[in-house]
Amino acid sequence: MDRERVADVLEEIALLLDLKGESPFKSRAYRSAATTIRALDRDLAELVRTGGLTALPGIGSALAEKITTLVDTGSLPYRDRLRAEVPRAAAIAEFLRIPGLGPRKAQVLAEKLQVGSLGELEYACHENRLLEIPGFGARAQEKILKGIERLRSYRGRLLLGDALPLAEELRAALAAAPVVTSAAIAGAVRRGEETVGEITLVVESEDTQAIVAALSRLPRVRDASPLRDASRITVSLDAGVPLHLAVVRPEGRACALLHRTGGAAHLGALQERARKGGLDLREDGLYRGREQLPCPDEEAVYRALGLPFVAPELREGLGEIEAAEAGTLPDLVEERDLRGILHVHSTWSDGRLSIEEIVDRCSALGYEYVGITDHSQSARYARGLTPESLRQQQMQIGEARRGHPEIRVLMGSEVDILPDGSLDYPEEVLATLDFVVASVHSSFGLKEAEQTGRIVRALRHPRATILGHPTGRLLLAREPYAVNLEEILSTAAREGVCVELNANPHRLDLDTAACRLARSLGARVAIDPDAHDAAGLRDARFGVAVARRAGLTAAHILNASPAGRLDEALARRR
DNA sequence: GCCGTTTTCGGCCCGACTGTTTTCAGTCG
Repeated sequence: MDRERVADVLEEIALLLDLKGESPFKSRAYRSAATTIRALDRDLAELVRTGGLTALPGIGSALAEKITTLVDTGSLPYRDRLRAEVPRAAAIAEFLRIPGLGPRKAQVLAEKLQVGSLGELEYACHENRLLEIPGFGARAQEKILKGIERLRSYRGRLLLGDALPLAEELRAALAAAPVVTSAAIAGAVRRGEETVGEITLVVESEDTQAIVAALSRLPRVRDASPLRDASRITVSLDAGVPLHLAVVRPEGRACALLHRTGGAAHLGALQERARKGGLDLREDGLYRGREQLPCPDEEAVYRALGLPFVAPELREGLGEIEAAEAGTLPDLVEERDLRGILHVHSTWSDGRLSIEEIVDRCSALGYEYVGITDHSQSARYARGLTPESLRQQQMQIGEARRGHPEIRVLMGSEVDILPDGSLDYPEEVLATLDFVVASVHSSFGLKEAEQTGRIVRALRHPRATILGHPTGRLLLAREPYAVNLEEILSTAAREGVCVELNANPHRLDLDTAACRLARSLGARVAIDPDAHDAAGLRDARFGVAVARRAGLTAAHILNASPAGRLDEALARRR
């Protein structure tokens, strides 16, 4: 069993223990172990073999034994026993995704209403049956109904952060099959959409049957039997989205990739353009009459249509063809343009890497600088730093600086924007920092005018450098708080504060449209991983995808500035 | 269930908000 699956089981056990009413510290131990396993950047099976599990923080002999059983056998009797002891556990786990429902309330609902699925719970709400349950009222019922509706709209979608690695894994597995000449990622994943409902690959091969056979051997493929015709295969994946395969001959590869990448509006416009030029752009090739024009790659297709290559992230029918025609396509930012990262959490607050580990890894990743930003004092849940612990941390950062002359280590902080719009440290503390990421972590429920006013006030603070995750949304989980984004972005531009494109795949906040707005209003963007572990340090790529979709160039990005120019970029009006 | 200059037991992350209450449990970040 692989790392992710093991972590899922540990989390399931944590929930089952909560539902059984066992010590919350016990379930916390399982949750913490799940997080550790998920964030592992070594091979789990190898770690099990060498007996290194207990060296990991929070994993003792009992957890090591269970993890070993899971890796070796793929199952765990302890988990199965717990499942049998907790009725309706699967339904309760589903209910937990409804905002406002935790394990306690979810369990009460499942038991009192005798419901075993979201659909049944929804029906019970419509019958006003929640009103009879102590602790629930009309508002709770309404909120749950809204939550279920929202969950339904999330169903069958994956975060780009899950879909892209999955697509890469599937692509590599197919490319390694002897009957396959090449395999490429297409579809919404290639366009860098924030969430996707399918994974699409274009595979060059002469043998569709052999591909179906190869697919059926892949662990993530659930059902490889459906076969539509010789050139199209759709199978279901364990991740809950379909995998579409286009099987093509070499001469049809470029046009198939173009078609399967989309988007629909872009493709429609290209076909219209082809038609006007006496051509026919089809999925199997570009034709003049019955003659197929040679197009070895997508560049050649665009060239035949009189256009320069259009990056997949821009193919949304939002003016990119006109820009291509006029020669004004932007020189889109690339991951390698990022010279450093400025939003990283360490073990001083809720991160899992020490300062030394962060600096080591960022140096190995080739970054010129890294900004450490642990939480400020009001963020108690995240063990936010008091002024005194911040001072101690800065001494440790000083040591890391001396040990790593090759990378610049900045002392920052992710400072809470308090409900009144003030920052969570006094001026004399803020003055010791190289930069400040100011973020909202509380009072999400303010009315739009108040929330906007609160953030605007924080932006006017002369110590604010970057506005963290400006809308607070969590993709497929939590809607953004109510804010007037245009007012915030124009204030940021005016005040010289950068706005964050938080690259954590659960956030991607700002989103594509908001990044376009930021660009048009003149606000600079910081692509921040908001990393809490080793894997998180590599999340900037997802932010880069969003930035590219918004047409941003390196010049728009704060952390594309070289180290030597960073002070100037961070300085603002001080 | 983990951990230890608190070391084999007794701690372990906590304050604000919400909706339901009439004194607070549950949820959230």
